[in-house]
Amino acid sequence: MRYLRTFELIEAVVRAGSIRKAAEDTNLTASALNRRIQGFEQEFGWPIFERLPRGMRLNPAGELLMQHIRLQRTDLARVQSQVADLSGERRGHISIACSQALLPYFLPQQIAIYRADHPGVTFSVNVRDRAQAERDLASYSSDLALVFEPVHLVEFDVLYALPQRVHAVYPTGSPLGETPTLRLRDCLNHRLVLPTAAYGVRNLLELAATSIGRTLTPTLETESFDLIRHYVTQEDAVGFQIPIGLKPPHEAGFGHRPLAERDIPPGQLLLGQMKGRALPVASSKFGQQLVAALEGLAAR
Amino acid sequence: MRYLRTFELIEAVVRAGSIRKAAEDTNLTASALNRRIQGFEQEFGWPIFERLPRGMRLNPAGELLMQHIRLQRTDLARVQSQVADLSGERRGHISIACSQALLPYFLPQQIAIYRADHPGVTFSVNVRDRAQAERDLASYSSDLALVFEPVHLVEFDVLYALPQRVHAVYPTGSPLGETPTLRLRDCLNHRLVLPTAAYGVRNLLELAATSIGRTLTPTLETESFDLIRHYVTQEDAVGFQIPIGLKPPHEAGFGHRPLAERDIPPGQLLLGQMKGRALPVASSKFGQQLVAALEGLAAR
DNA sequence: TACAATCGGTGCAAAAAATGCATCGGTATC
DNA sequence: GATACCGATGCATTTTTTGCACCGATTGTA
Repeated sequence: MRYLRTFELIEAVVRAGSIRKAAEDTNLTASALNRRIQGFEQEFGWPIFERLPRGMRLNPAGELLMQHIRLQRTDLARVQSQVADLSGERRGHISIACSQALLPYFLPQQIAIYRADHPGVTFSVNVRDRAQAERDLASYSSDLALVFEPVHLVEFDVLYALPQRVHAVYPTGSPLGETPTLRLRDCLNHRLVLPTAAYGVRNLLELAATSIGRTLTPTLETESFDLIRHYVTQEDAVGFQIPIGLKPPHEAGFGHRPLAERDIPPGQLLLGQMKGRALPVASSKFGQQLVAALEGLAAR
Repeated sequence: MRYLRTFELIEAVVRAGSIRKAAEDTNLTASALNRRIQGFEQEFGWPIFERLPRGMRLNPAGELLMQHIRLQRTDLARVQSQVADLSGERRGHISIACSQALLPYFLPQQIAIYRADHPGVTFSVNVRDRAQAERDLASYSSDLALVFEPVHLVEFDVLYALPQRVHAVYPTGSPLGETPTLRLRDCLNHRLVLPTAAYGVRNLLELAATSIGRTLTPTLETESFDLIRHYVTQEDAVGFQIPIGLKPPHEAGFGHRPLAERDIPPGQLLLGQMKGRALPVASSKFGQQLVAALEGLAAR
């Protein structure tokens, strides 16, 4: 869009850090670019860049403006998506920020289902921890977030909340699979493989451990849920995950079962979007599909 | 803003209904304007106007685009207001859609208080009935709405709700002022001066009358609350208002008192904004002041 | 201390875009 | 059938944007 050109140029300068570098990226002369920036600042009423000896950096006013630019761009995309929709075109792009647990089974399946009906729609899936996912929504870099136990919940409209009990993951044949119910204290006597503090499962575990006067001393701490699953079979350790990321035990190649609810309360897997934002048609419909799918899981 | 020029022109065409008329309004030639519209449609990817023999009208895509244009404009205003604020300038403009009852005392007082601290801030106050006020918020033509008993409440974030009992207004010395409590049935035996159906007071009265098997047959029906107040003293009639628009009886020059709550439940005076919208700094602060003022009224 | 490498900013001419004018074809209105 | 609008378009003109050459300032380095 021609009339958005100035915004594109501003973004290029922000990215490149200097007018001259940005000029190369945008196939313009430094002088032309320089004058567009100056012209915009004049119209806008305030400078939006700090002039440093080594280049340009956004000042606070510029940061505020960048929010506007991002909103502007995504809202235009929304309108175009809606217009395409009323022309019967069914195209669009959906971007999702999600926890790792959704990657192995849930999301691939849901995306395939959606694309079967709407082959013109493309997806981007970004793995984000709980805090980052929310930032992604706020900066309009994701349309939807599907995360376990998010932190802030301001600026977050919850579309659906699915309770998820924390499951212990252990090698087939482990004594942990034998007891009538699985208690946290039994797990703590094994070697522990835990996700890092950024993750909701770890958070719930820490709280639960503290409340029974224990501390968590993991043998292995990792950001990869895959590694957790695979490691427990290597060294007779116990890991923790939420069931949406796990096959049923008889297919999984390792054992897993929920911890007793009195030890550790279920967390919530939340599907949400940025508060008050009108999503593009495709994202909104996919959101509805996810809600239906999550309702199905809850009913089971 | 230069880069918004195309949007201004589109809006001018929408308002004028034809390119040629819009061209006069915008000091352009019809041909130049025509080509800008065509150019935009080309970039946008779809036509946004229907070409009729007598002029131009927005098509559905155009309607969607107009939403974007309005959001874009007000969000830019918000950014500029925030930038002005961080430059310590304390300027801005606040637009309010409100019920008539707020005009005589409440709003003038609140605006004066605010402007005493922030003389650079200007106001626009638009009298709107309950449905229109909400449309104003949705189209970004007002920042805040202060209305009695709004209709939809979708797209509406309630900042504060003040219960308001319906008061009967009657001439000084009327027998209505004598009874221990004021019953609706007593009022209905007098000549009635009522607001039109668009107003919340009328709505509450209709419901209450129906529930005691009576109907309302007004002598005078009007959209002017002022007229209601002044007419009751002319012909020994009874009118109805909410107290926020009334002086205390001993100063008012006429009598008024609340109707019994068992006859007619209190309505709500709602202060709100459009759902999820980030208001400009000035509007947001004025909103906070109004909340505080309304809390003060509720405590009395 | 001298020098090269950056940086943003500016005067001026060339290139590109927007505009105005004249005019066309079409459609309601009377 | 005359008139009055309407949007669209070719072409000359005006306005805006861009590129080129160059300035002064700052930083890092030999």
